[in-house]
Amino acid sequence: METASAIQPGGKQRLIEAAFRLAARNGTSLASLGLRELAREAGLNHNTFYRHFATLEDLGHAAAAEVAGQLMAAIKEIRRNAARHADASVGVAEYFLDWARDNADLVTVGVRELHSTETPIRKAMQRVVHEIATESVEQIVSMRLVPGIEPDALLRATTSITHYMFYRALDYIERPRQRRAIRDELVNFMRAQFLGQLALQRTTATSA
Amino acid sequence: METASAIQPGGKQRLIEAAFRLAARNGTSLASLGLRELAREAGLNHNTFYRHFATLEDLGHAAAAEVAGQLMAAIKEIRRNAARHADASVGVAEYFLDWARDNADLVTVGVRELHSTETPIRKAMQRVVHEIATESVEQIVSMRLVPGIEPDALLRATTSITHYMFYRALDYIERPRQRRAIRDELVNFMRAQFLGQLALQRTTATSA
DNA sequence: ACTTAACGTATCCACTTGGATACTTATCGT
DNA sequence: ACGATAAGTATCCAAGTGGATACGTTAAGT
Repeated sequence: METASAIQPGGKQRLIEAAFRLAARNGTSLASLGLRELAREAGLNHNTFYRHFATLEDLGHAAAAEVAGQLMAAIKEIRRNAARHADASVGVAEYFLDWARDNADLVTVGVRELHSTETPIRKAMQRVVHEIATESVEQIVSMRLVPGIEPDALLRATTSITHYMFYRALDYIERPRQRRAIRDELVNFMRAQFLGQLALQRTTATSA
Repeated sequence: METASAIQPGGKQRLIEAAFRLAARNGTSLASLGLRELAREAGLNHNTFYRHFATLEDLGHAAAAEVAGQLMAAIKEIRRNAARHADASVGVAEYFLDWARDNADLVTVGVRELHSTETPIRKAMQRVVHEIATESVEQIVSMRLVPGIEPDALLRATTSITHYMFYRALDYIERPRQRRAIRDELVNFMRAQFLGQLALQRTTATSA
């Protein structure tokens, strides 16, 4: 089984990957993919689908697990790399956007489903966003990257930033010529969020 | 013809509205709607579609015009109302979110398509976001709502805010119980953006 | 070598689809 | 009243769909 995966992914993985490719390319959700369309894209007979999944929603759950798994692993890696960067915001922005570019289908589908109906991928993405935001709070606090900011203000900032990162990742994937500008704008946004929440905190403190 | 519209919308309008309903409900894009599905939802024979549109993309263009027209009209109204508000940010947030709630299908589809492939609605939404952002700059400058901020920093803020407003509108539509919290969070985001860009501007000024 | 399980393919079928074409209805203009 | 036009319905057809069922292939275990 491990040997087979090294040579050619199994039917199940091929179907999952085909689903991402189709959904990304067509701007549709996984739930509206056709069985035969999917099988054609995976290079399989359409009945093979039922060897691995009972329903399209089943496939959605597998895809959601894929999204969450890959994203969380990437974020860990990005955090490690960015911690060695002179400016953490710039480091995170660069590594994240480059990773998104290299995993375009998965990111594209994940971000699109973030605004969809209650699909498995949407739920997975919501959890991912929340987890990234809260772990970012812990990292920023432990490294004293934004001195003086309170945890709830910080969480508001990291949540907005996480969401915005995914949104900008779509543009980064689509517009090769504007990548530098998109990255710079993302860094600007991140800084504005921290400074803005800090300023709001001070305003609230002086009026209380 | 005018009499007919007053009593029951014509076939064309019924098809457009049906398209929004289906896309919003199913989390799909207009481009992937089925002809008969659409006709059923509109209460018409499926061939009636061809009386009004040559292709589904044609319908997409009509829908895009609808989105842009209604959104821009609503924004004008919201600006008038909010200008009479003690705090403009709170006023804009309230009026906008309530309008979104009352036009849920159109907003839902519009925001979803903002992250889609190059569909007519996506293009229309991108123009709407840009227009709202630039007009907000003009209004804020003329009313001196954020004294001292430079126009390019202000545009960055209004662009982020406009996008975030649409994103939060989806949650506002979906989660009646959390509406108060969502509105407050949106207001917080708006203020943080202005203050953050102002702070960044000062930082850049002192380091130059 | 034989058996079993997992995976993949082929065939069939009832149903649905998009689009062509013919027909019907309602409205408007002369 | 009549004719033209716009809008809507009905019928037909070829192609495609999802799912049931049978068959084929491969790998692993005894």
